[in-house]
Amino acid sequence: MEEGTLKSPSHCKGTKDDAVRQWDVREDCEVRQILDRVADKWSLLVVALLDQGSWRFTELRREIDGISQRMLTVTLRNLERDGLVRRTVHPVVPPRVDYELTPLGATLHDTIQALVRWTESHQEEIAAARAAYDARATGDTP
Amino acid sequence: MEEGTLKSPSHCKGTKDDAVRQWDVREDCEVRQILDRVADKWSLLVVALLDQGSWRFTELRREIDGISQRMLTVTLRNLERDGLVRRTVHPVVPPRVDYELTPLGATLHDTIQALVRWTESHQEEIAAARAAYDARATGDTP
DNA sequence: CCGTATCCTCCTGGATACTG
DNA sequence: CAGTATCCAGGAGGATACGG
Repeated sequence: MEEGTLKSPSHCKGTKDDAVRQWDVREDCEVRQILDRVADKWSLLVVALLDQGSWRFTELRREIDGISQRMLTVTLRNLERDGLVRRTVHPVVPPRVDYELTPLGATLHDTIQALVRWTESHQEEIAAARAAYDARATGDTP
Repeated sequence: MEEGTLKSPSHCKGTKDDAVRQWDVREDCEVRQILDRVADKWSLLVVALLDQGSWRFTELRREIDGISQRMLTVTLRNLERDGLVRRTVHPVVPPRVDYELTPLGATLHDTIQALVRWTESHQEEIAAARAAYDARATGDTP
């Protein structure tokens, strides 16, 4: 509603000398807004799943362990609003609603898959790092 | 249920019960845990910045618009614990602490940059989709 | 079956003040 | 400067019940 007042150039003045940053990190910038949406815990999972064809609401709910009905609805609405997911209501009874990625959403999927794959392939290193950190913390700071 | 009624993607098997997923989405699985950490709003920003060399605490704080001292501390601690960020304390007065990516953290950076670049290059499409959705919602549901 | 609405809890995360 | 500690408001998010 109240946007339009501030428009930020993609290159910004940096406090660290001149232009060290390659992108805008201001709180009100577009990228930050979208990043917050896309980097959302549930959004990530939903998009990752939706690549595998069309899903019904209840299927998604069953599949995503731990998500509540409310959060799935909210997440899907947000993704739909951002043009990443298409919602199709079939006028049958009982009602049937299908969700699938839009072409725009499909382009995001590659990036998310990269994130998931990174996580999978580095989970042991991270687990080891955590264990080492915890051991250091408990044994070192009496 | 019945395998025939569900449209299945070419590379997927018929039932969605558990064979369709290519990765584990259980709440207690490693990938979910790490994903939640990595997909965190502040972590993403910190990692993206840290690629550009070594940063001091206050520099990061100034740079990341809107982050509080507490959240920066917490975020850096988590990243350090996961082995993504190295924290170096210089025994001088006034104290000086530098943060930089570990080799492991550097491998994550590519993925995060991909996410940031995706966001940048699609922000107009998303803004348009949002505007369309909002217009539809306000004009359609009295 | 697919939601919306309501309530209520809990945890995130900001503000502030204090140490080394 | 670089934290830690404490307090507290607000929103995320779960549980439940009901409507289409």
